[in-house]
Amino acid sequence: MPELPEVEVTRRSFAEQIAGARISSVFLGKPLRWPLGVDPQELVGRQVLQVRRRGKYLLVDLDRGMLMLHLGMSGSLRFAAELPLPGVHDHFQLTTDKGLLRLHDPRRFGAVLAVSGDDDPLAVKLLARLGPEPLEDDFDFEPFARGLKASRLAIKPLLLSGKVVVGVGNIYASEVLFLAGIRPTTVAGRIGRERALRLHAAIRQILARAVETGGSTLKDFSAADGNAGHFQLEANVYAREGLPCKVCSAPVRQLRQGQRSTFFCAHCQRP
DNA sequence: ACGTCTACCTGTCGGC
DNA sequence: TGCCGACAGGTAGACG
Repeated sequence: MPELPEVEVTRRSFAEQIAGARISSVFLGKPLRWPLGVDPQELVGRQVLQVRRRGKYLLVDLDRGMLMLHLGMSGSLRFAAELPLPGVHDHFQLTTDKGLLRLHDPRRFGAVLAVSGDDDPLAVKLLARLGPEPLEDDFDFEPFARGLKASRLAIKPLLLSGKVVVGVGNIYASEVLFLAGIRPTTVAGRIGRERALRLHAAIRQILARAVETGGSTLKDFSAADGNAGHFQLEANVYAREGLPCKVCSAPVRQLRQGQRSTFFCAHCQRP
């Protein structure tokens, strides 16, 4: 369900409340993408220190070890003092002295992993491939431009790959390319400096605004405190096939790239 | 090393 | 109304 903004909004919605919480029990539902990796009893008694994010992973630092959470395609977190009994799609829950942290994930592409820390081989394996964080100060243009130049992929699947930047998912990829005026099928390596600059700026702008507003293009997104997105960020092109472009009124077009749908305006976005 | 494809799983929607 | 296929926010891992 979530792209970087939704994951970050989720993180911010419970990170402070859960900090310092002591885990008293662990509930596991159906299997997720991978096994937890430890006996859940081992987590009991540990304390939550802080919640970080890397790409679309949430990293819950414990006084000993770390939990890696991923929301996959349909996952969402809730953190509350009390919650109804777990339903069929609730697959992980921590009970703490500060509240319940619950993962709801109908499709179960999400994950909860218990690792020893950032240096854990599994954590390293999963996080090593991730490109730079778009909202950090070190998301520099020059390495980004070199990443584009080095690729023969179409720009849209390159954005999704996480190699030149993390966190841009299928919705925001279309939106970012619309804002930058770049056709999704354009070969990344053939994008010139000026357009690469616009793309770099568009990524920061769209993702940052999505986080700030706590809004989302997602229909069913809500943060861990239960607050729904405000729909501040209405899509310009995503899921608008056949509807008029909001800028030029030409019909929005759809195509498939790597089994994922892409939306664009052929007039506003040049090859 | 790179690009492409499959697989994981459930719910929803459109067409017949 | 019911059935069936297509599709949905992600990404690791296998393959060529």
